[in-house]
Amino acid sequence: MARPFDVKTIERRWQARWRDEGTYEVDNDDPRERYYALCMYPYPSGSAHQGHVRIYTFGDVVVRYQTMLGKAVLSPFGFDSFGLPAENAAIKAGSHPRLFTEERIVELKSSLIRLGAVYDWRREVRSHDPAYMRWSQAIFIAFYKAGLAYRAEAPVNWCPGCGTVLANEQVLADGTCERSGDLVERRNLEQWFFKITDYAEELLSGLTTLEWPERIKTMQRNWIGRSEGVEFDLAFASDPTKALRVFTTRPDTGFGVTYAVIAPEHPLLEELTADEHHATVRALVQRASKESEIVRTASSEGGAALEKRGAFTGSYVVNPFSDEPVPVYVADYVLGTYGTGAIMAVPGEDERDYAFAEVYGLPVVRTTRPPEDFEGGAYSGDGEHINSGFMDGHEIADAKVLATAFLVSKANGHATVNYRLRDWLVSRQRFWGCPIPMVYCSQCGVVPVPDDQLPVLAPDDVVMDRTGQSPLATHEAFRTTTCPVCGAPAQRETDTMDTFNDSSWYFLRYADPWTPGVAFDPKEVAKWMPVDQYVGGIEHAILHLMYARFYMKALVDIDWAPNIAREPFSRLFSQGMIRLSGTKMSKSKGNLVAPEEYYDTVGADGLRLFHLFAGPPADDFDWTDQTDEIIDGCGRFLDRFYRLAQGHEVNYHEDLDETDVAVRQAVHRAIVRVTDEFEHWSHNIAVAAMMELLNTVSKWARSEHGAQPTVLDEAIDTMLTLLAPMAPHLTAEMWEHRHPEEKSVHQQPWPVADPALLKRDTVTMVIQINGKVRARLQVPPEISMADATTEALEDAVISAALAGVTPKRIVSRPPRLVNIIT
RNA sequence: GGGGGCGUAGCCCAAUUGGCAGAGGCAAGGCGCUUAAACCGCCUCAAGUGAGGGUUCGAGUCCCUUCGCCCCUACCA
Repeated sequence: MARPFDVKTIERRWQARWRDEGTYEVDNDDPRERYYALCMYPYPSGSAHQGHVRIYTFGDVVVRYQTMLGKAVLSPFGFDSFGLPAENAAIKAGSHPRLFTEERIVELKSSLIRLGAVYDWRREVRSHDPAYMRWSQAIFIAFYKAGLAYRAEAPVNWCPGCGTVLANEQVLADGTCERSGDLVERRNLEQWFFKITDYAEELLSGLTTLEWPERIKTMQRNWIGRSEGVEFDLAFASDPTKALRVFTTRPDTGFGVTYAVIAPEHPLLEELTADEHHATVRALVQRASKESEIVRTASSEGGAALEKRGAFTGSYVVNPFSDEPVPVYVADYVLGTYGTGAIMAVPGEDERDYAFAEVYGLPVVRTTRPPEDFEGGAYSGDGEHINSGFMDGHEIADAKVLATAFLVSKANGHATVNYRLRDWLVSRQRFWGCPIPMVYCSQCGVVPVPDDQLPVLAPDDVVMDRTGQSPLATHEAFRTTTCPVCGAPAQRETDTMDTFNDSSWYFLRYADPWTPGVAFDPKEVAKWMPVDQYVGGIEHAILHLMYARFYMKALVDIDWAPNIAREPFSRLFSQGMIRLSGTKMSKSKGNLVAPEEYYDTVGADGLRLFHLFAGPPADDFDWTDQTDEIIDGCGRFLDRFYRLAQGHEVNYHEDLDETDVAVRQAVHRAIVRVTDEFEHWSHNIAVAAMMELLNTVSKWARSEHGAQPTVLDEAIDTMLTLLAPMAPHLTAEMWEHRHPEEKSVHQQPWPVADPALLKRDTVTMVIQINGKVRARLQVPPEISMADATTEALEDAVISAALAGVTPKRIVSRPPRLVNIIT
């Protein structure tokens, strides 16, 4: 591609200048209005791919645009540098994950610099930096001391491929590991948890205050899964002093309870199991205990399989509504970790209960009258209650109130709320993560590592095999220590933290990585938080964004973070994915298109423009055979603009005339359009508006009549400022040529449109007869309804078409149209 | 099974939020420039909005039905 300028030289030159002059470094005492622009920090996987280019281009446009608006923009960067891929790669290569990771960081950083993305690199954060780990660990200890971290034995998802436990969030719907694809097993292990469930209600209610995509808020709401209901006792038929406690969201269906179900891991199961049923119950419990929750709750199995999934215990409990005894079953479709781990089963109104009842021949009692035409088993819709004693005739809402009161008085009941959200399992049995800073002493129990001994760092000579235990546990010198309290021999915790911990507070560290003795100074953090604009991928809709919200709230509550923002990210934008023939473009799929090849042809500016132009930023983009041609087109646009600015084939005239005014109007309308589209994340239209403007200006300037020089200068300078956030190198270069004595285009104020030039003298008004366009009139934009009607009727074409017919009705919508109905 | 999104020229996408279906780009074709080609410049081409129905003076936009594709989620009592 022959270009009118040397793209490589220009881009490298400006990148060096931004770095050397610290153009986008910003201090915490900057007097300007503050703006915190943040892109999710990447896992360093090597050179940037198009997905990186896309997100960091959007982010960079925000930074440069907000800067031109006169704000002090905090634009930090860092690397989420702990994680499995580095560890696996190191195992394979026989090297150390640190070496591997740091090489990848150098690669990624250099390709982002070549993209022209600008950051305050003084604030760079790397998860694996001991200076950062020290505080990740201090936060862990602070959470522990605040009662937010606890250790418990729990059934966990164990991935045999990764040799570690996984969070529920890392297990796919089919029960396989999201990373290795192996079938996840269930194991009971002692693990560390964070009490994110303490914040369930706030994590839910806080969503309403956030300017986030509705889709992501919905996903978080579903993940939290709030249900209102009643907890109450089902007394043992054999012994009324004992009871099975259950939770239901449908207490109103109580008269339809024909059996109860208890989870395989429920503590009362043993007691409820009659001797002759022990064998079948034990078999079921054993089978369930091996499967992950995800597999257990996978719904695809039919009736035949259900038979293996439940068993009668031989015991009965009493339905408090009917006072009838009902059988107690154990079944794996009831989870020990939700609600009370036991349910009242209502096959008439619950599909799962119905399916189970069918298999086991249990009775079905309807308590809600289904519609006449209802066919099928369970009916969960609203309707008049039947077979329900004191609730008969009431609909669900009323009946729930009555049933709740009944259970409160009769069955030790109380209204309660349950959440699907579970506490966050943070232990990982891997090497390349932040060690959990705890010591186990046989005398003193669990003891946090003292502050002056942080960070706890892993030694370098650890064998990272896959024996299924933590690599650190195999390192004797690391594992054995002395108790910080009593000095007796003790053992270190050898698990590391889930890497989502690192990404849950990095944005706070960015705001103040400098104050000694603290993770960050709340006073400094208060100057920037909350983040004004967060940009990142949809894949983090639940995990990272939920955990970071939890950390923020918890850090405020332990007085580490300022009590000004309990929500870390005010606005969130989630860009679409790049796909290649329908699948996500990713390194693991090996279908990357490297940006480097474009840096030498259309340049970073051309590639950036393409990503902005390619389609709505929120939508996925399909990379196809045609994509290179679109990218070339973006490069051509820059070339045309450059030539115009050089005066190539431009003609001139002296005196201002109406063609010049028309161009000025186009320029000022473009200011409004580009500004609006930036605000609404419609960069594709902003670029289109710039292309349109260039077409207009270019045609005018290259016509025989030519351009008025002052107007042409205004047009080109305005276009340079509007384009500056999108194509920062070339615009900076061109601006410097035109205004060598002035500050860089990136330090120019964002242009403001002159209202007088936005005003149109006339607009086209459409005259329709019965909805068909018959005439177009030029009218003043402020024309009244009456005048619009009059002008329409007086139009020659219209009056001829009407031919004396009196209109039935005239719809006048000035200045857009008049519709005459005959 | 539940939730969400998207179907507009050959392709990617706009459409003042209910008011003339076309802003921009790609591709294709033509002309000019050129010894020729590339580049460059100018011009042209094309859909009635997946299908059907409804509301309305008026529907790409709102409602219902239906088809196709994509994403998320999945026994949470």
